[in-house]
Amino acid sequence: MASIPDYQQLLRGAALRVTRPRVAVLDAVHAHPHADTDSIIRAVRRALPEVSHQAVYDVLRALTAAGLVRRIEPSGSVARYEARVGDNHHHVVCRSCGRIADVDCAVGESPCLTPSDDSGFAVDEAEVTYWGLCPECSAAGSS
Amino acid sequence: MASIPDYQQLLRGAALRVTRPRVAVLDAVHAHPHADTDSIIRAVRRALPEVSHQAVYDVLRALTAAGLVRRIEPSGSVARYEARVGDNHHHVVCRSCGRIADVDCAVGESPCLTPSDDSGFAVDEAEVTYWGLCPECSAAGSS
DNA sequence: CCATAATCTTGACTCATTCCAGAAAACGAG
DNA sequence: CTCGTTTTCTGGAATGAGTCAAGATTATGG
Repeated sequence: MASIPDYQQLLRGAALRVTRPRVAVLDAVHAHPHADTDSIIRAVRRALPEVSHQAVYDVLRALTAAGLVRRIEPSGSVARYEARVGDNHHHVVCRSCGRIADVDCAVGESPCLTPSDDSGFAVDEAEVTYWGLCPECSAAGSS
Repeated sequence: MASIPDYQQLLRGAALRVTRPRVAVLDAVHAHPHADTDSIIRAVRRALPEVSHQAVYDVLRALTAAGLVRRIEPSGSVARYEARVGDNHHHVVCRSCGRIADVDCAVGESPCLTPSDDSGFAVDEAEVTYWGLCPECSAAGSS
């Protein structure tokens, strides 16, 4: 787990002002991978009870734009955030409980896949979402 | 383009009652691939001015459950529907204008990819979304 | 043609996210 | 260290896709 000074470094390195809400959000995202915005708001308020939800939304947008966090949005779910960035890894999502786990990129660096026919698009990223059942739901369902 | 009787066949084949809203929605989805719900509602009302939005939502859910249409939800977009089903093809999405194009499955049959480490999940589908710029936005941006 | 169960209409409601205006805080210059 | 500028945060209202619920309609088997 990174320390406060580390988060300050991260923020400065991205040319972002260092504020308490930003440090707290960074910390929350690092501590709770794949958490949705509401969970992050609650986690942040444990350290900073007065933050507004708007501040958290703003901070998450700024951090995402700066590449310090990554936003993921599996179908049927609200936006979620994770601190693992820069490696273009993918996700497995449980159809039953919504749980998400990381999956390393199957091939290599981003984009790790090239479309067979790109219709003229200039593709720069391939995002893969695997769907299935997590171990728990799998066990519960087959019983 | 399929005809009305064809849609009735499709519906009956899926054990769904044949109703005017259902036929109209099927027709709209076939005519406008990747359309969002609102566009579909407007298209349906050209044929059936009185349909409620709720009916369209219900029908889309029923058709999706029956496998007659496929629902896609690229991040940052509302739900969209397409009539091309059963071949697990993928999509390229334009980062700038949101346009979507189909991409044939790169490898073979579904699931066309196997995660390197599935964390114990029973994976049954791999959904790939390519991100980039469509020809138009690409040209506009580089000028 | 009837009965029954599925489907549709209407209209209220939820909830994630965004918009807005003013207050507060960060940070570079002096 | 202090000030001024600019960004960020607070508080609260608003937006909009999608859902819920109750009663009216309609498709379909007999």
